[in-house]
Amino acid sequence: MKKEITIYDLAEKLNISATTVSRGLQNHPAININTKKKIFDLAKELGYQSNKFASSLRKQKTHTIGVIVPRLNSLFMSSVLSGIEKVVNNAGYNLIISQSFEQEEKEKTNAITMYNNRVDALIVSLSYDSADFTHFNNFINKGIPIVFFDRVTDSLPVTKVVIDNFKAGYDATMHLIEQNCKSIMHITGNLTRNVYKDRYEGYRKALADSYIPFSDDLFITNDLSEQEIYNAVTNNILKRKQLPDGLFATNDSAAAYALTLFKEAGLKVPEDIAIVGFNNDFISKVTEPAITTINYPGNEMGENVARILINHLDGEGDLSLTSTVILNSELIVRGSSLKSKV
Amino acid sequence: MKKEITIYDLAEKLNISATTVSRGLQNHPAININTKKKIFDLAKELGYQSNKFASSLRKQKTHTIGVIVPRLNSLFMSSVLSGIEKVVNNAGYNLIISQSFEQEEKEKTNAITMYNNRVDALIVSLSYDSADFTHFNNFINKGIPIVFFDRVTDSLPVTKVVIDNFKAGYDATMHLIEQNCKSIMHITGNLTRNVYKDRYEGYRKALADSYIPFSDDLFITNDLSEQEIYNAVTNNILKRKQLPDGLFATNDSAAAYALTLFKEAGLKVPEDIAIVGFNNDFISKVTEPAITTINYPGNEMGENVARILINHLDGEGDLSLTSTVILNSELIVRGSSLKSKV
DNA sequence: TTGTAAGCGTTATCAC
DNA sequence: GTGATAACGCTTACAA
Repeated sequence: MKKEITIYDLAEKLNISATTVSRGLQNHPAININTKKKIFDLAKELGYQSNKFASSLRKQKTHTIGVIVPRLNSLFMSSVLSGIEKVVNNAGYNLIISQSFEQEEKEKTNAITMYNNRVDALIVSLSYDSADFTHFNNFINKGIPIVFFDRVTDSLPVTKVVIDNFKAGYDATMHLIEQNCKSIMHITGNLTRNVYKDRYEGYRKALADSYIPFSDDLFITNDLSEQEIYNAVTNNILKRKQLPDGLFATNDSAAAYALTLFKEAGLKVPEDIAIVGFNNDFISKVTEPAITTINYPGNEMGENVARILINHLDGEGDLSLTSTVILNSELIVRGSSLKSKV
Repeated sequence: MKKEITIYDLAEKLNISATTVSRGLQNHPAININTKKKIFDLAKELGYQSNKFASSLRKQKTHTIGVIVPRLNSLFMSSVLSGIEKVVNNAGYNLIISQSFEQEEKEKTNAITMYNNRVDALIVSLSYDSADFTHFNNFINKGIPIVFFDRVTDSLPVTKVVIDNFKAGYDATMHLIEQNCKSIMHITGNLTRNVYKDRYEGYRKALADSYIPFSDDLFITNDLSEQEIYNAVTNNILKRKQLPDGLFATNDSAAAYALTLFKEAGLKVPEDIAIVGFNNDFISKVTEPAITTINYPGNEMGENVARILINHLDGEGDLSLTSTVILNSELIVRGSSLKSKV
């Protein structure tokens, strides 16, 4: 293992001081242009690499951004991450990523790790069951910016990037109503999470506006795993005497899986039951029929989150002024819900 | 912004030296148990956080592992990452993740960034077009372990974790032949990548073993994007006088999309054309018919990669002894290929 | 069992 | 325009 090259090595060879080398490397305006050139040339020649630890230690800044998400293995989340990574990387920051596996406990330890790693900023999408948010207080007290996206909370004074889930839920439900559905189910996640709660409320409002009474029987909430969707469809919905004629599922995987199970049971989609999903994952395009869904641009959301943060860290833009950013989302109508040709 | 607590603060309050505090915090065996307790108690009380930069600077070790993958936004990759994150995190390491966006150039800059970040180890799945691997020499020369997974190369002396793509390709093709397919297409990616090359060779071997001549017309290679698959199916395959009666696609998304396009064109699957995909993504379960595929456990692969690395870093296990790890994969037969009920 | 002192590589401050 | 020096917070010989 060969020894690392430091600014002292460069300084010695050039017969100047380490200070000057440091300044030169950072393009300090007061340094003579020729000196700079000499420094850069030698640095390149010797393969000099700046030591980030020394620099971070000295500057008390890490150029690292922490990300805590519920899970890495969903298409939506990957797209968001992809967007974040792109922007953040271009701005010269690094990303430390961890998953809470949908558990508050893991989220807490992850937050501590991030704090110990002295991240310059934190990006969070909350776990399924997080109800207590004290693990973020460290950051807030120390002035480390946090941005929440998708799964957010109002109980913390931080920037949020979301879509209008209420409107999306309303639109999805209204669309089913317009397709003449009278008995519309809604399958969704934990109602303490804003995304699910808002969609649910949109669903209820659309029913109310259409004078369709809400029924507890038509509303299912679970953890949205493959297993739970299977249970809900096979052991619950399909066992009923009176089947629903519409389903609004809170994500496309659930919608696609339900669609598959319905068809296996001999039901026709959309004739017997019309389906609307959420997210516009690729999966919604390859079922038969293709699934009507809400376009939810994960990549764009990730890029927005990252951009807001970078602007703040680099001193442009004020995070506190833009405390909630709402991105566009819209209904995409496909075969799974189109009973009537309008 | 309140000042950080350091070991000196603890030392002062306890009237001992910083050295003792440092040792105590690390459970050094020579430190008196009561002293230790006092140290830990005070550390907790004051909310002391070890400064990783100072520690890294001093120890020349970062407890950080770098990951470079082609893209983050695929289900397979997310599963791998999820597996890596889980193991690595449990072992107290951090993850820095970056994507090459399938470009050698970006992969090179990512590698440099990782190197500058002084990662303790590197995990890589190669980009679509990487042909030159000199950007990994820094790591190799310095003895920083690298593990490749999925998209690997033989030209570097590093550990590799893969599945037997040749066998998988052979099995997939053989299955189609057994279903009486006579004209079997193969759609895959860049043949310089081991995964695609090996599957391709498995495909050819299965044909050869069955005395079916290979035909260039039945072989398509492209970048596997949605657009390219659309082109291949719509502007090429469907325009032929003589349609193929079998398709082996190198991933499930491509298979699912092709299946959808075939059906739109009025073809029947599997009667007119039988399809086999690859990966066993969730998407393969919700098409109609469901897609026969090769089970490729991303999560397991990620966990294996991470475990090998951690063992090595922690001094157990010798990386050089286990230079290629081959994980199991097997054919999962579903409706998309089942012409005959055997 | 504990302490002293040096050093990891950088950058901020002050001086010239 | 450039340099000397101290400091960031930790670990580790070496000493006691």
